[in-house]
Amino acid sequence: MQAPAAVPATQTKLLDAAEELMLTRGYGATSVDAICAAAGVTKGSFFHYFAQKEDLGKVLLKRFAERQGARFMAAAETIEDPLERVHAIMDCGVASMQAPESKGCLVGALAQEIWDTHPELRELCHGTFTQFTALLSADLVAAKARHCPDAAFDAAGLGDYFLSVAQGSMLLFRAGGERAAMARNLTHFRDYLRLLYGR
Amino acid sequence: MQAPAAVPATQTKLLDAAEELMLTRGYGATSVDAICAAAGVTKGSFFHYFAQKEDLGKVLLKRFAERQGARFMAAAETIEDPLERVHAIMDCGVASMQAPESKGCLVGALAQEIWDTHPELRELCHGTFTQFTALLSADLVAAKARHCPDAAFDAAGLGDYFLSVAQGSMLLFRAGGERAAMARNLTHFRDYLRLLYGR
DNA sequence: AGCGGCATACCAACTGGTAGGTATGCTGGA
DNA sequence: TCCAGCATACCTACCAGTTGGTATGCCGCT
Repeated sequence: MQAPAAVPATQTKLLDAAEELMLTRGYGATSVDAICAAAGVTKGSFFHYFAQKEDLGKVLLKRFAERQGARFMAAAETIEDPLERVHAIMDCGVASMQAPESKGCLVGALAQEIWDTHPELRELCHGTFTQFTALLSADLVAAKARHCPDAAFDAAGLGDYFLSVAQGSMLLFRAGGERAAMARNLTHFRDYLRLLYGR
Repeated sequence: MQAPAAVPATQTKLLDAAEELMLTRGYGATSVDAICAAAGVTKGSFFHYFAQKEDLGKVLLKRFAERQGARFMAAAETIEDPLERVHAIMDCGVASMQAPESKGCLVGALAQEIWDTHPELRELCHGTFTQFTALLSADLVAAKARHCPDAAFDAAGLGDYFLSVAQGSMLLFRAGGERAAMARNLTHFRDYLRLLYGR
């Protein structure tokens, strides 16, 4: 008994190679030839699985979003309190981005570069962001209703706010190479939550 | 009497065209031909002023950083209180990025794309970021000493934190097209400062 | 069991076009 | 006369994408 519609090994190799390359060099600077060379596969194979380079981008972004989403869900599902769930998701995100073998977030890395030239990829990035912030915001709003219903702050906007901090931190990391900044920024964000929610 | 070493008009046209194009399409996707066409100039002129495309990038990044830096200084110089100065600089930055004709921050837009492929450009981006956060952090530390010397929070890290929020907000804006998110995020940041500094 | 037919998976070589960059020519002012 | 400022024409490398092909596995038919 196999999983239905198993992904062929060659396709996986292409996706893995492309993910690695695009996270460091970006979309445009990652040529199809380079992807094939890194995957140990010829160009014919590439275009057997993907009609255009952009299709590879779409599949890659979807795969990345699904994997990351699954990680978040796994981190949150056992926790009942919404505020604690947010912290767990943040922990999970920070951990997966801070591991030395991790190269950061593909969605953020590509979004800036392709937003004007590849509208369909942009839409995928946007959708991933929206899904993630919606997940966070729902919990943040629920947490407000539970812990401090009378406080006056924009709980729904905190999801976007967190994502901005995270993506901005990774951008600065790429420019400067200092990994610790992300953790410091996250500490500030956590302090803010603590102040808003009264712990 | 002219300003000494006046920048030739053709070079300025090239820089302006390149800035506009690179802010929307990125560095790699902006070809020298496209820059020349937008500037109404031929390729010969381009390589008369810039030995390589990367040189154009360097000059462009420096020009952008100097202009933006001058704006910040102008916004802050009349204000004495360090915390108010920080708010003035934030106002200035947000205003210059949010104007409808503005296309965002060139440094942030390029940093992600070229950090691995063009180390010299990366270094310029990094330097600009460092200068900016140092400017902010100095005031934030001074403000802490003045307004709440006994509070226990990482004032020096707030400069980086703000820059992350700003750059992250612009990244999300590019992915989603929603300009209002930046203002909402900045409001959250200001609320955080208010809570930390007790106004 | 064995065979024809056909889709899948993959490959090497090539094409048209465009990229960054160069060599050289023209032209007007000091 | 000479040189900065700019233009024309061109070179080479590399890009995404195509072509035409082979090897392999599966499925139904006899």
